[in-house]
Amino acid sequence: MKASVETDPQGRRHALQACMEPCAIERGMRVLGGKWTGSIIYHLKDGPVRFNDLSRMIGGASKKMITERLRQLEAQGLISRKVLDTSPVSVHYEITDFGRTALGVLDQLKEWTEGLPEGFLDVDAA
Amino acid sequence: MKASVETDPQGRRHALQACMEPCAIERGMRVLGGKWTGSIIYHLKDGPVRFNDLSRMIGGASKKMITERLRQLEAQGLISRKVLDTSPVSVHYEITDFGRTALGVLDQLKEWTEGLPEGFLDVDAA
DNA sequence: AACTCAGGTTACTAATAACAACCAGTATAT
DNA sequence: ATATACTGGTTGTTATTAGTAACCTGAGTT
Repeated sequence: MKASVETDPQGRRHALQACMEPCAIERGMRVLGGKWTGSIIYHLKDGPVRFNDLSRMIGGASKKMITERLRQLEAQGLISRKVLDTSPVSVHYEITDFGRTALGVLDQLKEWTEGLPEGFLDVDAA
Repeated sequence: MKASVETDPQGRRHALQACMEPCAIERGMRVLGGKWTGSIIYHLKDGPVRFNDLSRMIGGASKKMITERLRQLEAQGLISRKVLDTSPVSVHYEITDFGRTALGVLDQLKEWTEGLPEGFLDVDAA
């Protein structure tokens, strides 16, 4: 992230170290920043949660979104999916050790957000 | 974030403390998680940067995206825009004190991302 | 029979992000 | 004098993503 811009002897401006492949911040956001992604990981931090329970906890997201995010997170190895042999079957999602490494970022984001001024960006309705 | 799900005497499951209005993680992501938003803030941390230079530094984003994000961040008070009386006019963007409060989160995100396994989520091309 | 629960899918629409091309105006290079 | 690069954007159009509500199979309860 040493990106800078310099002017050459002819007066043309060039970027040095431009972030052509999206830089760290951007790549990180693509993992954790998807809508509901952070919330899902965060809700799994205290132990495994079942699909419909997760869906109930994250009131604003539809089952479709939850499914998509869970599949993505599973593919990336941040969470794991386990089908339990109950009747009817239940499926639970658990954060992996790798997934836990992301909790620091999320915790800090949460703290920052909670310190925001009252009514900062009041999303109209949920 | 004490969301939990309980089963009542009749066996029906209810969510307690569901995050109906998007919870902190989600609200925070809506401020910092927009595409390129984090990168822009991060690139301003060492001092004011001019529009086209910013655009050069963040190679993957189009001017349109840069403009949109800058406007949004300005409206939220995270950055400020100043038109300089040069010829031709130049415009520079600077992070505000408020904006600086977000750098902690971004720093940690950057560190986390940099610790990711090689080739984790190789975005095809930029 | 009529519900609820489980864990999702399907079909469709709205919002975002994407690029490439363009614009007015100024300054420098050929 | 003409062509080019610079300034900071805007316009038009097309992918990609997010969004909802309705629906599905199968098991258990009332």
